[in-house]
Amino acid sequence: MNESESSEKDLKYCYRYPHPSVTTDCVIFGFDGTKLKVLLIERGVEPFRGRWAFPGGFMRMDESAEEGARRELEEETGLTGAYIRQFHTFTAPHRDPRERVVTIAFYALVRMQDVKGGDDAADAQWFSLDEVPQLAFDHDQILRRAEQALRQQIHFEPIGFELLPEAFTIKELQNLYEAILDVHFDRRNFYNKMRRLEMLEQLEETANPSRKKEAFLFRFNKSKYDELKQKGFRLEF
Amino acid sequence: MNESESSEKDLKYCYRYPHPSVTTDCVIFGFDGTKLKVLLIERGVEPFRGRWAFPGGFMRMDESAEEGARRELEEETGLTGAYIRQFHTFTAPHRDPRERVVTIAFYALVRMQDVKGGDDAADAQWFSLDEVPQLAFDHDQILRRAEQALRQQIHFEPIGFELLPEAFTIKELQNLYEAILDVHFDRRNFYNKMRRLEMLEQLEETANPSRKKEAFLFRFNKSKYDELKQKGFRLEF
DNA sequence: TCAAAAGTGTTCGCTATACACCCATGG
DNA sequence: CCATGGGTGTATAGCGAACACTTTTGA
Repeated sequence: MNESESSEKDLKYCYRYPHPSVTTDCVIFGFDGTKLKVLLIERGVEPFRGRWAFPGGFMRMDESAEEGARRELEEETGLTGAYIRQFHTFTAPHRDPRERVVTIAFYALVRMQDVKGGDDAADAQWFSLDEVPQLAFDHDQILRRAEQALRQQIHFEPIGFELLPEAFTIKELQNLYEAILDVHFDRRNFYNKMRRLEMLEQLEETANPSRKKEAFLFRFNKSKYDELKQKGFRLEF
Repeated sequence: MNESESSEKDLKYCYRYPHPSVTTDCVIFGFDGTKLKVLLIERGVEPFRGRWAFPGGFMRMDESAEEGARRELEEETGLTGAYIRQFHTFTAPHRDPRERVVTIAFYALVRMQDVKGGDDAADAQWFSLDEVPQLAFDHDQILRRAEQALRQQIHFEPIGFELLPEAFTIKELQNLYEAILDVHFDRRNFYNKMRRLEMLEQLEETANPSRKKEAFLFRFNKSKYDELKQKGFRLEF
């Protein structure tokens, strides 16, 4: 992530007081229809060589942190315009052994199907949330914070739909909410609730996710959601 | 806030790449029994000389952002151990006209009564939220974000109690929640809800906030709240 | 024909909401 | 004695949680 600053020439940016490095890291969440996943990068250099970490890099002087995070996201996934959200800035003095680094952390919600490379990329790989290995730096902490922020935000925004494909079954939607909130819903109550909220549009087609009976496909109705929100309405689960 | 870096000597901290300055700002919320307030500082130097701004300053290399924010908070209010929470980091490239500055912003919840100086301090003053003047830098944005973060967080934590004195009337508690959430509750329903939640302890004394009938004083029962939270419980308003 | 998955409905209890009523105090 | 503010109760509607029934399909 960081350049070594040990070579004493070329140190042309000088200040009266010490300045930390500022980086952006991006926790990229995906959903495979059953489990919540994160995209990790295997580090090729020291420190923490061989360990997995979130994609990230230096914030440039002519871009905001969000622009930097979007740049990182595009480099890893090829995606532009994904849902992205700043959730915490990590500042512990020795979180990077080389120098003082402040990391502005974002989480992104993407459709796994849209990510180029994905599983077969050399150094990038999706991990289920319960199978994430020990990470580099303080990225374990970053992940825990990201999960927490996601859990909280889902009470105020229908962010779950960012993770699903255009068309999805109610079952998948329920799996997603259960994965994010780490709870279990009664299947029938979840159906009823969704129908009452009227945020879903039923499509003509049906899906055959496993076998047995075919399930209807739905689409998220954003205009209906916006309309509901206008009238003072909060998403509850 | 920032030192001018124009004098070319004493620039002894050098890097291969440009580094932004990192500061912490602290939005200090207080409550006077009726209205929500913020503590502002009048700037004595350019830029934005004479404008009001949030207290803040450089993050030191040996402290975390939170430690820096606590240091600023203590300098302005004399308080240690207050409730403090990081809510957003502001990174727009030209938000400070002098140089690139990244500001990690916190909000603090304090009891106005405990703040030394307070209104009579030369350059610090409490402002009601609806009477805040145009602020320096992008601090208007920072304030809006702080309010939003406070409104969201109150759904998950009983942070309102941090703003009240040890003993308070239900009326004051209701005023506070109404001020934060910008809604109106029915007085009687609010009473009933509070009684059902059993998070309040009624004290012997009564208060005489204005005139007419005396009101009971209450105290927040944290252990009862923790007990409720253990059993999976969320604060709803 | 049986088991698994999907779609629909029903019941019960709790809580949010909208109110009514009484008590205490000061002008 | 009445206006104001404080404390308590009550009826109703709506939602969440639990659960029953039916249909479709693959083995």
